Amino acid sequence: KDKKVITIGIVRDLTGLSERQIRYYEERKLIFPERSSGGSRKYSFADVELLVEIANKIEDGVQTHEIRKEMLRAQKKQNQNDVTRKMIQGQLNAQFGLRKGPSS
Amino acid sequence: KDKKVITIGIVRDLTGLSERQIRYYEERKLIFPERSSGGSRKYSFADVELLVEIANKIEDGVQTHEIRKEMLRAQKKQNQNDVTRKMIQGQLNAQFGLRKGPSS
DNA sequence: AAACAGTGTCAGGAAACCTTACACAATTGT
DNA sequence: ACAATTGTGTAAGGTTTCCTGACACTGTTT
Repeated sequence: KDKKVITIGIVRDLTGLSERQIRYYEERKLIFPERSSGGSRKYSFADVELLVEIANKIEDGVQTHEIRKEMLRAQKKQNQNDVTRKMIQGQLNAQFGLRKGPSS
Repeated sequence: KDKKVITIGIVRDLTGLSERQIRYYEERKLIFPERSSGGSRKYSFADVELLVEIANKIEDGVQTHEIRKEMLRAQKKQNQNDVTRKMIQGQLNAQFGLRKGPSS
């Protein structure tokens, strides 16, 4: 689902957006395709879904600038969650976890 | 998962097969990509997995001809299951199902 | 021995993709 | 009011990717 395997033409067909729009949203740092060795963009299904969300917001008059801020906020929250989870995991390991060496 | 959105170059990278091989297996009717309006092949993730299975069998010395027969057998069984399910569904509908018209 | 299977490789051509640039209406900022 | 920015279309010129068809070659099957 996160593997980047879809070319821009297919993304165009899947989303109904123009290639111009898709590239522009990348320029505005809303989406981050990978590149083939030759330079062609490659997107994931998650990217396609994100693009649809972006397109909806833009239709609602939200600017790419605002959308980017929203995304950063959302991602920050996500990172915070990750950190929290890892800290808790670390605590659990410290209390009850197995050592790395053989526990003979 | 069954949406045909992957081009042959990506499939090559994902499977490690050569494009020649991928096209040949299609010629032998083991795989059925869709085509873009311009004629480019488009594969699904399911296709990619199937290709890997095919490649494994061929490495084991099984011929495409045999692989095709296996696939037909497997698919026949699947179809039979589908038919059975539909028949049972039909029976249930006949016994207890709603009519098509308004059930006033 | 003849036919077939599986794969590599090459050639010529078409489709798909890339970047850059100009244009232009609509919106935003000063 | 005016300048700057946003979002999108479109065109040119160039590179990458994909297509089909053909020839070659090594094994395997008939």
